[in-house]
Amino acid sequence: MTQAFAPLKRNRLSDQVLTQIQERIASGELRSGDKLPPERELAESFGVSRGAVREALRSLERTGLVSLQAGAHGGAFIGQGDPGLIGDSFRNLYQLGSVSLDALTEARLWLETTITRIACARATDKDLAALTANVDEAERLLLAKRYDDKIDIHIEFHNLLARATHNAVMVMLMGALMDVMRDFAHTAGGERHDLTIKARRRFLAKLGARDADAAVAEMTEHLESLHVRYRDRMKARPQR
Amino acid sequence: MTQAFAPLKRNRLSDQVLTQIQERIASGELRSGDKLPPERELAESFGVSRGAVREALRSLERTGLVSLQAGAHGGAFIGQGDPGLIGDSFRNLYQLGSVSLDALTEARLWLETTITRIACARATDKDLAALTANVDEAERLLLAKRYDDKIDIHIEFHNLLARATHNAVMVMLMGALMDVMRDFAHTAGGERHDLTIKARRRFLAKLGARDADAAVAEMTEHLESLHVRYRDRMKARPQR
DNA sequence: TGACTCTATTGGTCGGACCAATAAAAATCC
DNA sequence: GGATTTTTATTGGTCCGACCAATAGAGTCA
Repeated sequence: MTQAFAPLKRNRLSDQVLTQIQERIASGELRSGDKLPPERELAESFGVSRGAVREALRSLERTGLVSLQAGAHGGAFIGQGDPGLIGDSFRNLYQLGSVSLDALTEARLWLETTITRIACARATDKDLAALTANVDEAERLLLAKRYDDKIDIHIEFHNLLARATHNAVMVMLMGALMDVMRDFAHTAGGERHDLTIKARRRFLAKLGARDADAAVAEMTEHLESLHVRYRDRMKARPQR
Repeated sequence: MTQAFAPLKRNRLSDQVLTQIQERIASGELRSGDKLPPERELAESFGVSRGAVREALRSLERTGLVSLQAGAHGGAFIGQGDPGLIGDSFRNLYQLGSVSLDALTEARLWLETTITRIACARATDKDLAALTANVDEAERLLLAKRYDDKIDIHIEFHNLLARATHNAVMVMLMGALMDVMRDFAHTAGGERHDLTIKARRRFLAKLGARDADAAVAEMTEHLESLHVRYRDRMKARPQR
């Protein structure tokens, strides 16, 4: 059968510049902290205009691969990547309609279940202390009626829990999903009751006792009620 | 205590253009398929040069938010995002040393465990058929001694399994991790034995029987041996 | 010595020109 | 009249050359 040929993107010069620099990073030739030649030199050695080089550099900057700084000893420095981009990608995919709220919250529930189990096994006293401090802070904000400020603290709870797995990738994955969740939470508005706080204290007790099944049960129950709430609220404010 | 202030990025005009367009997308004012005014018009209405607008548009293009096409009725069209960017982000973070191989494979193991459990409950006959076909194809390539071609088929197995969860976000998360794994696999080279294939047939049998615990056990065993193998190989070729 | 100024380097922006791709409109041919 | 070819207007892609803005180091002066 006739195969569907590759889309065959136009060969933009700026893309070729971008690709070549990317390859040097991938091959390890360019490493974090290294400095690229000035734009004018790059333009000359690539045999293209400065504008083309700039477009490439700006694209690289956007993906956290390089950071540009002006000035005498400035230039384009190889960066360390940007974990936040993962969350940005999801947010974009959601905003543009490529993923649904249901899929997001479902995946988040599964991920959080896993995280809870791992955290149960690995959380240190320091982790538990950080989680407790987070709930205390949330309670303080609730009493101060700063409901919207409370949202970010509540979100941070999940990131702290992910951190208790002591796995950087898991922290990033959870962080990405929570980035999107943050939008929902702010749209829905901050809760005015202390049910979440009470649930979290119960959860932390289970976690401290290393009772994974009980902790997961507590978490699941809370998240599922939250899912229903978000779904109702977002349905009331269609964004498309 | 004195808070660490925000890094305070310079206010580049091209960034402001980028931000404004992004905001219109986030607010829902610009939706997938819409067309932006031509660069020249944008430049005029923003009161900046065409170059500044171009840089912004190229950045947006890189993140899949818009796609640019030349020609009479061309222009900048709002896209649908690019799921591949999540994988790219991880690859960059790994290449730049912000995440370790251990963290990646560990997270991957956890994710895959979850996926196996969900797939056990949700996989349709069609999903199972696709997985079986994938293993058949791998076996065919093995017999043909096309070991390197086999790698991509083996990678695809995991993506197919993720697809069996019928959750788009899970597919993306798994796809992102497998993007990075693909690099490892190609560096390590294709296996010349059929242990993986046999293990997969056993796995599929468990999956078809909806025996989640057995399927997870099979998967875990396989992945852990793989992890050891990658770690040894990558240690032999330090990339930094 | 110390604070200030100058200067060279490098990213950021501009404007205007031309090329390349593309689709609609116009002209041409059968 | 209809199909085909040519023209043309629109729009992204590139280039050039100039100037501005930030910055670190050298040089200067009290």
